[in-house]
Amino acid sequence: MMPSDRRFATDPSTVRPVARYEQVKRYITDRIADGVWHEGDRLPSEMDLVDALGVSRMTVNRALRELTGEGVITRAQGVGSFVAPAAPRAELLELHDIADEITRSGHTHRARVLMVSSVRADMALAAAFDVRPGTKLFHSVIVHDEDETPLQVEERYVAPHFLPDYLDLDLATVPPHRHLSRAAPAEQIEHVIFAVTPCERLRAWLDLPTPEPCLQLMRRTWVNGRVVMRGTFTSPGSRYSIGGRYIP
Amino acid sequence: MMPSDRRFATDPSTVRPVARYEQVKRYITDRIADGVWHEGDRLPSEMDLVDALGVSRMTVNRALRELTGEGVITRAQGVGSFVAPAAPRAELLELHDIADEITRSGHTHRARVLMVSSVRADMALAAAFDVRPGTKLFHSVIVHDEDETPLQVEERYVAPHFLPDYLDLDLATVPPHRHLSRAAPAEQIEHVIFAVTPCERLRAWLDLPTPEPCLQLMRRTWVNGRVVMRGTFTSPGSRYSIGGRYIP
DNA sequence: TTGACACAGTTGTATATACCATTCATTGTC
DNA sequence: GACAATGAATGGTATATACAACTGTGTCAA
Repeated sequence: MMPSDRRFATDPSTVRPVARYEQVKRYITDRIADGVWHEGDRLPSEMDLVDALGVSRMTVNRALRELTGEGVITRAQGVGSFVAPAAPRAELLELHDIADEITRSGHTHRARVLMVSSVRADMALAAAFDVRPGTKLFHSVIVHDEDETPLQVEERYVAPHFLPDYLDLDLATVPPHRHLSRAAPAEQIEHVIFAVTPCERLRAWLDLPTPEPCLQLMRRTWVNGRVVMRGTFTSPGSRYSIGGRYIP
Repeated sequence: MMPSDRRFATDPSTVRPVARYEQVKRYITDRIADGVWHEGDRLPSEMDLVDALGVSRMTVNRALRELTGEGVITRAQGVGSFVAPAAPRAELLELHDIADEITRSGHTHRARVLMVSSVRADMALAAAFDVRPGTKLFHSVIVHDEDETPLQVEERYVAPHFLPDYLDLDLATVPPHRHLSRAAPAEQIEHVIFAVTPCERLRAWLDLPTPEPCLQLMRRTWVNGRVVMRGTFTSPGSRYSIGGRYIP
């Protein structure tokens, strides 16, 4: 058989790091992102994709099914698959971009990257990531200033398999969460909010002369059922609050 | 073949409204909900489930894969499948019923009504309600105990025109929010979360010997475009956190 | 014209099979 | 005792096949 027309032909001599259904998903999302297929457009049928990409229908089906779950496409039995309308995701907490928050309120924002390193998970981290203690994790600490005053310490741990080049990124200009959501959309997000007395380290970073109650938001995000990021966002209670308004 | 031992055997004479992989998912989640399998417990292997349920491995695999994406279980190649840690219960921006939360986590709850009175709005209150200072408002303070330990102080101001008989209600048995939502559903809700050092009054109510960071949730609800309630919920940071998990 | 019907095309699900990757316990070797 | 090799168990993926369910269209007959 001539495999030349097969897009994703198996080649035993090379590694196959990415699953084929992932490649099919990428094939679809790339064409949507590039504007080849527009919102509402009809996608090729499963059989068309089977012929075009040289994979089995079950593989195409899985790719399209997952894209449906991610809201990228919609499907209708007996009709076809279509590019879903680009719905802005209503985020529960608009805390994603502290830089935005600061600049939008008329202040100047500055991000200072204090640490970027690779660490070994202790017991607590291992529990948070559901891995064994000692597992390698990436670690970063960024302080966000509002008009030269520290407003928030952003401390993140990232699973290396999820973002292997995390240590090489320029986190000062492009915030971590943008890298993370580019790599893959989170399928599950957990928020927990605490009130804490900051440890010495945090007090120094936040430039707090006296121990002051701090708001601490811990966020974990899941991809493929595995925790890929744990972020701890700490702000002095006197300078920051978390708020939201919604209509039931 | 004898289908008697097959759990989900096909029967052409009956409708099959639910897909088999959904039945398998249900089988798993039911056993977790019923406490047959606990957090961290190992699930039967895919092959075990194949034998037990009489479905193919691909069907079991799809069920377990989707449960992984939903955060119900975690899986590890070469090891097995396990019940995932439970997500924090309270939804971040939902109305949470502190009594429910306490009893559902296996503790005993008690509500102590400390104050119920009519007051005049000061500047801050007037601003919160968007009324003139001096306007009459109803005021209540309730302490919620978890196993005899104060867990939260609930302080509310209610617009009299909204609940004229607020002062006569039995707030110890029927919590205020139930009266409020019965009167009319909120059309808009605002939440703001602070970290504060409790004032003397709050420290006494919460039985805090030393000043400790406290989580403070302020909620305002609107009906017919007017603020009808402002609630302040204060909990010691060491005893309480606000959390939620959601799937985008 | 209208309704009934058949049919092709599409997605949804189920199965058997196969092979790969990872993990862990066991066994053997030095 | 330490280390390496082996193998079983488990999950991860890919495929071919089959049938079911649904939709839209076209055809045919009354």
